[in-house]
Amino acid sequence: MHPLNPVHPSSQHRPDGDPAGLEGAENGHDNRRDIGDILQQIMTITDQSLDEAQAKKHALNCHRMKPALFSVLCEIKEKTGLSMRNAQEEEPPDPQLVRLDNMLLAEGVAGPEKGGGAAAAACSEFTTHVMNLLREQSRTRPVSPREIERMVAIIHRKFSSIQTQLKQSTCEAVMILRSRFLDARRKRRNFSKQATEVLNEYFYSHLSNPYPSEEAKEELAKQCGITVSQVSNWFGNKRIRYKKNIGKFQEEANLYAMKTALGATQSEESPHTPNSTGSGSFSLSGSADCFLGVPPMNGEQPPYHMGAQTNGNWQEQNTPPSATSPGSDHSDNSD
DNA sequence: GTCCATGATTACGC
DNA sequence: GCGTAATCATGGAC
Repeated sequence: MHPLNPVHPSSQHRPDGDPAGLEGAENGHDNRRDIGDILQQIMTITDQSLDEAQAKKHALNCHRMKPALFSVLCEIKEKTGLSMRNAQEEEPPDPQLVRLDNMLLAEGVAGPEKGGGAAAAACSEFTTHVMNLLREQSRTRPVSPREIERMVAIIHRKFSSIQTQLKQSTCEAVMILRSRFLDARRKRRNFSKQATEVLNEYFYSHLSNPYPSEEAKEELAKQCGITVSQVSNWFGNKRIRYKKNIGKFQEEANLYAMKTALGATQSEESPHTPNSTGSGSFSLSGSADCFLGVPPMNGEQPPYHMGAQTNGNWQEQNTPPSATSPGSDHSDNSD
């Protein structure tokens, strides 16, 4: 079968190669029949092979009725489906998008210099590509300039939607990270029993001057498996809490006095025997106050008050003691 | 769920 | 920068 001579019976009467048989048609009846033929050919074009379809397309493009039919189809398109989308155009800025923008801007993860320009460029590039495609297609199918405009609007809306989704995801990720950061900052884990013992041992054996030097802090941190800052925090808390409620800590002080005394006795008998605290050799207490114990609130003598020193002025003064505090010959600096 | 102990943070003074 | 004092926030015992 000739590619331009489809199954339509009317074409069988025109073996001259005129695809729709419109050449020479002079009356309205013939015109209507010609248009009918053209439409019939368009309808059946998908049934043809690729070669047949290409040939028919070319023939239709060259048809003298094509411009008229083309403009009519454009008009019909304008008036029907696409016109329904008019209401969706010119949308106001989405308030949620504005909020997301503001948040990302505040977090320093958005802004024109951080990808906003690239996104706009990508959108523009894609739009240009689609417009070129449509212009290309407009030679073979009715594509009006207005339709191109609408397509551009659709692309912009889609890009905007994707941008919103990405911004939302980024905001969520930022919130999660922020929350994790704050959690980590606030997370509190009790020190190990052994670490607390080491710290307490130092504290009570230096009760007249419980201000470890930097070296002592580093040594304590190493022994306890914590940071120097944590050692400083611990001593800060301990001093203030001890001072606030000496009576409450008396028992604890006596306990550590006993331990220290026991450790000292054992080391005298066997210098290589670890002390009873289980904290291993604790060289830092070598110059300790040995042992102060705690002045009982009722005036009684503590059971293990081994030193002649007082409990140190640090408990009475609000200012940190200097290296010349009472019993400074036992100060931490000697460590 | 409540209470207490405790590590961390913050504001302030020196 | 260090220490104090107050406070926050959490862990753990009950």
